[in-house]
Amino acid sequence: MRDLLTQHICAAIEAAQAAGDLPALELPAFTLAHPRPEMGDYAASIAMQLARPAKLAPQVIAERIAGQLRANPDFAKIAQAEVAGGFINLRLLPQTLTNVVDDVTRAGEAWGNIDLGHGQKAQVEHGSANPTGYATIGTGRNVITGDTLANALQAAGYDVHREWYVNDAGSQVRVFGASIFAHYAQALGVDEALPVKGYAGDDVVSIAQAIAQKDGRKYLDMPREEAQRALGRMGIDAVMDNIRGTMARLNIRFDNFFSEKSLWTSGLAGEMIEMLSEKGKIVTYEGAQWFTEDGSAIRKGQGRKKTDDEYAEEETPDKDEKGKKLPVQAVVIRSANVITNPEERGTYFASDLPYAWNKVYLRGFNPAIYVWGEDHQADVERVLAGARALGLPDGAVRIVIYRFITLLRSGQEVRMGKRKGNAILVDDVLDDIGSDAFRYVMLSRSVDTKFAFDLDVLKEQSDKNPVYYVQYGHARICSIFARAAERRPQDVPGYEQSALVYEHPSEHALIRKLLELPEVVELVTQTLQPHHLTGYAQSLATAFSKFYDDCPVIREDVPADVMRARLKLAHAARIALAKSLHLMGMTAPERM
RNA sequence: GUCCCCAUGGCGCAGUGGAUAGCGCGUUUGGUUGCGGACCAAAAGGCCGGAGGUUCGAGUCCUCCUGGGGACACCA
Repeated sequence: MRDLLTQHICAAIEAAQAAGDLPALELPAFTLAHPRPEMGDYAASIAMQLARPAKLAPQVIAERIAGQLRANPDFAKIAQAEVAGGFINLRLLPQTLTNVVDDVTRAGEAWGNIDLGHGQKAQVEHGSANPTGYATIGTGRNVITGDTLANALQAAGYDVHREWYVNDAGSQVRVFGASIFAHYAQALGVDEALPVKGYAGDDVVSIAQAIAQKDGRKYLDMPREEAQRALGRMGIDAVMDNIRGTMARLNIRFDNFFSEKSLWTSGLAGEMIEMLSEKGKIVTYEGAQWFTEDGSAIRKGQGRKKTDDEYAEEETPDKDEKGKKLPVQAVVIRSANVITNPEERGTYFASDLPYAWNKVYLRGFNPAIYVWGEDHQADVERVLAGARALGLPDGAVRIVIYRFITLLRSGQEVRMGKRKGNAILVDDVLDDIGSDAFRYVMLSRSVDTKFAFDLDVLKEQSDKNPVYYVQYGHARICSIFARAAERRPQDVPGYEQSALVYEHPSEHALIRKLLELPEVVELVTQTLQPHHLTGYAQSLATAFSKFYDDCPVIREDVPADVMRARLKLAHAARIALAKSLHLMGMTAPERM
């Protein structure tokens, strides 16, 4: 509807130009806003934008555009145009609103879908936590954000692929294997120290114990390295199995689990480095191989751990004398004197390059969306630089950074850590408040907002979670239909065909909310901010509740034709509520 | 030192450069002879951290400042 009205306005401007009422000007891009209800349903501020270039008063321009709109029979059939100040306010006619209800009921679950993607392949890669422990609420925020974005993209007409990147390469995996080995040995009564920076969480311990129980002392008799490697692999499998189960509880499925290791075993990582090398973007420095965005020599002082004080003392290493940002440089292959094992010398960035290539070039995903925690914010620049260096199209790689969740312990915020074993697991939260409430909590804040997680408070407040308000609206509508069939079965048939024009303000308000669903899908797809959905669902539920209060549907004194019209509207509201909930990955219950 | 994010009613947060800044929770007061009260209505509560700037128009964009969080490894 919004797009249709925008087109009408564009046509009106062209008509005014053709008539000589407006000078021929390039039109700036503009969208219609939702003004306060008493002003109208949509508002265009285009006249004010045109005032200066057209050298005319906004009011005059607005009047001329509005005049053309009114003269267009296609427009006059659906809406009225009024000029207020420099604004052109559009108000849909009751008949237009009434027709929307038909559109919604005809579309069913497809209501809200738009064709922004034209079937283009898109990918959302999310989750992707190190497979060294069960899913924590940090992972929870990641997957709920990613899954909801994927749902929105799908509704926006993209062919969406959901992927989890398994970090099964690198030294962390070895530390994890050694940790499992230690816990395993301890479970069998053998004194074995946990490695430095080893994993001490309950999840890791229980995996090791399960192996001990099943396989006995088998791995104690093997060479230690081999045992640790084997246990590491088994540990990763066990963790991923558990995570898959957790994802299922969250109503999240993945199309693929992509192995980081495969980028190396397939040789793609090597090819990428070779390709960049030919372009002069890989250089050797102090025994390591570096990516350098513009082929410039590696700046000294990089690649060394620093304290905040050392950074403070440093002479602005990221900028040159003129304050211009220096090109990206990052290690791809570590030197032998840092990491002895050749298999572990590739950095994360060395995997990021072939992975981006694989996603965009080999598999054709555009956009390929990455959902990352803020600990990766510094990697954004280098991955984008890498994608450019590889010649991938602009905008194909899009990275969403979400802020961390902190834990509240006796009023103090604490950073979670898998290694520290102080993380709250998604499974535990689901046991307490369930998937729908958890998803709603996670989705209700913008990805740019960090929040402190207090499980006790959450449990206490879970019955006030807004998701129930939305679901309650849905359940009430289902109840109306059940009662209608019982009480006035003779009046139910034919509600789909009702042609009564809606008159009540609460009916109109509800229909306007139905019209917003496709707009919200577009907004989420463009901003990659899924929290807009929660706000919409809430306001939709409010509009329904008001309608419910103001407009009895099946009460005895309601005439049959009014009842049928309101049943149809209630049905349309149910469709939109269910669609909103489904986009957010939640259930739409018929009873609560 | 450099970069990123945040600062909006008591609390938690929305707010595609547009008109009188909203929502939830909390507080106060009302409402239904009941289609599910997990509801609805009304009230109180705001110098949108500060100072400049761009613009016809700034909570929103730019610069600087203050306060808070995070990042800046051959770590993962």
